[in-house]
Amino acid sequence: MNSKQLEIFKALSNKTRLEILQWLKDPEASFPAQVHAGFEVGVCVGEIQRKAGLTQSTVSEYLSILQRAGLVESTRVGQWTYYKRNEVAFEELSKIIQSDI
Amino acid sequence: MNSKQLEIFKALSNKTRLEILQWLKDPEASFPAQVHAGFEVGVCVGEIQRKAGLTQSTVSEYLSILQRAGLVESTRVGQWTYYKRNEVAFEELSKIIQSDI
DNA sequence: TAGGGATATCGGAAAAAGTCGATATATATT
DNA sequence: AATATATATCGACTTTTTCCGATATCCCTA
Repeated sequence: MNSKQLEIFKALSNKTRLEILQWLKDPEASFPAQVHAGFEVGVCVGEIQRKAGLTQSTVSEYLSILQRAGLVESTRVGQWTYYKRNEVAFEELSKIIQSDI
Repeated sequence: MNSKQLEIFKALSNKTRLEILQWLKDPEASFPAQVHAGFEVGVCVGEIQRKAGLTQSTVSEYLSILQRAGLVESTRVGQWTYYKRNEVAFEELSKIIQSDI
């Protein structure tokens, strides 16, 4: 049994994490403009945290769950960590559901 | 809003439930021949339970979780309940991942 | 209509996930 | 070097999920 798939579905089994993924689909529409970097690199943890309305530690943890599942990737720029979607992972997941699951 | 999606991902967040879905993809290959009905109607709870190696109550519960998520459907025939995959749900899920998530 | 087999439901113990506040670490600025 | 800011990690507590045994329900046949 494929434990990677299981990890992906667990990562998707949370309302806030699903919301974060949707926000990251269109950062311009979902977040205020970023001063220190464009949205190409992603959105910084602080902005995601403000929008989610949960504590910093919880959102940081959620982002690393999404990252371990391969659904997002992060880039450190200075003191900020920017997270963005890994679209390839979603395409693969879509195919997995059509063939594997 | 996306609570149906959440329910689906929760249903998929369990090793045994994922296995059951895969067994149901090819019942002929996964289960012994059924005496009281062909595999078109699905596979009865008892066979799934034996293969899963968990208790009857747990497997019954798992099947109803999958059913509430819309991933399987059941047919009662006499004293048996047969479960089969709802392939439409998987096609829809695949599309949801391409567009919604 | 009684008994037996298949499935569903209930109640609970243990494990996992959710969530927080406190603290550690990394980086930037002065 | 000291301080400030952003993020990550830790420890604890609460909620949810997992999985079981016991029991109820449904349906068949004698």
